[in-house]
Amino acid sequence: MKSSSVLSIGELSDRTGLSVSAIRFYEEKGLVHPIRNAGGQRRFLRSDIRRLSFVLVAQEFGFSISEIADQLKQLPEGRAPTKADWTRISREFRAHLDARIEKMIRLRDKLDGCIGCGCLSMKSCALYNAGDAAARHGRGPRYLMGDTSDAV
Amino acid sequence: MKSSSVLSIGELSDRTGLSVSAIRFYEEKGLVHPIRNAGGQRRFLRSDIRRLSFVLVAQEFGFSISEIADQLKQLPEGRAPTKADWTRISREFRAHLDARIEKMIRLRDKLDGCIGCGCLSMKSCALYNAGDAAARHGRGPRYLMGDTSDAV
DNA sequence: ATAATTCCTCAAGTAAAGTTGAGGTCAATA
DNA sequence: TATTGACCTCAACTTTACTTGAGGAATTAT
Repeated sequence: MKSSSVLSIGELSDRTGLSVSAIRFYEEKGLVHPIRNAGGQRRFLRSDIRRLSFVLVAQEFGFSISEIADQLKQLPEGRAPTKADWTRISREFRAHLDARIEKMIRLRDKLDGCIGCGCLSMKSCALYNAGDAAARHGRGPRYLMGDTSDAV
Repeated sequence: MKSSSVLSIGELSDRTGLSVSAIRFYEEKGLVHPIRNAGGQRRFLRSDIRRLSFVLVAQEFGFSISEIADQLKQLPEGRAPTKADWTRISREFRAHLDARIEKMIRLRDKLDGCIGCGCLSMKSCALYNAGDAAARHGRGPRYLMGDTSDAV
């Protein structure tokens, strides 16, 4: 527990709130690159606290680990990211988030129409095509509207 | 391919766009309850088309299979759901969706503040607490703000 | 009647994001 | 110095939502 310029994995765990196993997993996925001391134990830079915090925030924004790894590859390794770095990345976050919000709002609008009609009939209900067809490539109803014989 | 009042699994697959294996999987999860013919093959009611379509829509709204199974348990088995059924369920959908949208909009607001400041410093950045702390119980930064020695 | 489909079950595989455990080593402390 | 606590690797397990494959039976089409 001596507080030197580098951190053990346990110290990093305490500082980030991540479990030790999660940090090892993130190393495996290329999110952090600790060095090893003489005894083979991981030693992290203090800047890795910020790096892992970035991971947590990015996950909150809906990015996968591999997407986050790609974003981190564009960030400096041992020093703080520049304002330009952050501007670029935050724009990506914003676009990602906007798209998700818009999709959900479209869905909500269709649902509102459908609460009113209460049909659920498959004949014309907007909900049965509500999703972004392109967003779920390969799955979902192909021609649900073909169900012409159903009462209600 | 004779068009009788019941459907084979392949016919149901054609009508819903779901794969045959997915329909079997959904049966296993309790979403549909086909009967068997003399030869042991599954026979579905025509109303199961609507039932499975409901599953697809509910997934679009972010419900898990087991949550959908719970909702379907409250629906009539061989006949069409009533308007009251649909009203109750669509309110649940709406609440679920509203919560997700609100969470993302809060996140977006914080991001906007953060694009302006460009700090990423951990000292005061709103993003590092942006998520619904209660929504990710058991994970996430516990006291990231303790990182007091970092430049930038 | 026979071939071609479709269907059956059951086991295993896939991806994501980690966790858990076994067996053993390193480091800080009394 | 001895011991406790932190760390190491590697393999296997967890969950969700399915898919894939093997080996075989039922149905449909010719």
